[in-house]
Amino acid sequence: MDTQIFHALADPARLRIVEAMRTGEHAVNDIVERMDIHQSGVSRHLRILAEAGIVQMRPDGQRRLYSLRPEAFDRLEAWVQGYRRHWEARLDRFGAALETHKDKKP
Amino acid sequence: MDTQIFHALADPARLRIVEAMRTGEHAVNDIVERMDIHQSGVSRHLRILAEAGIVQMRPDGQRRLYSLRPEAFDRLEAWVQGYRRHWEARLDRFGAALETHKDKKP
DNA sequence: CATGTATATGCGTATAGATGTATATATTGG
DNA sequence: CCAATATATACATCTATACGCATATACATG
Repeated sequence: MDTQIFHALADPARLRIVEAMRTGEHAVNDIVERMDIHQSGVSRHLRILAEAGIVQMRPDGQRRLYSLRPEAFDRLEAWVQGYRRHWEARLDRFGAALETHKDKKP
Repeated sequence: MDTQIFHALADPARLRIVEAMRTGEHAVNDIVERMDIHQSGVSRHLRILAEAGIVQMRPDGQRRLYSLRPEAFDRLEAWVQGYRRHWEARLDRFGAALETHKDKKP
């Protein structure tokens, strides 16, 4: 796993952009209006998100429509699930190992 | 969703530490031996990972045993799945909307 | 072609973050 | 209590990066 996707999502402004794009395609100016940073900053953030594979761009006249790339989220989900599967396997083999992951019961 | 967990995983050294801890608890020096950074750096990285809720610490004599916290991965997985569910809902409603997420077929 | 609109980028600056060194704080054993 | 071991932290430094401003580029329209 590369850190690039985490780095891209680690900036508050970029995460806000990603959350805003849940609803579909957005032009750059649409995003600028929802944020409190300059248009140049939004463009730079979008470039970083694109380089990380999180967004894609489609030209539409003089505008550029950005949208999320599900593949990026698939990769992230697969990575996270690798850890879950690991723990589940351990729990299957050692019931008592629950103590490893839960707070002690009073 | 807060950026803290992404920020914690965005550093290559910290991600290596997390990956190394897949196999269970590790003392600080165990991790230092596997990395090419100084012990002070490892301690700092572990603090950041702990503050992000990714690792927990358990004293064992003069050593501190660190391990991963599955809850952090659960939260991350839930966040990612929020996006997947969103797209799946859209795909259910609009079959043609496949174009939104896949490269155009030749 | 000229003008307006939308987006990207070079530049300077300010701030955050990663690192090593040295030192402080536990904890153990004698 | 003293020495050794394990870990954390203060400090200085170096690098990365986020930001706004100004400007460049691309497209549309008259």
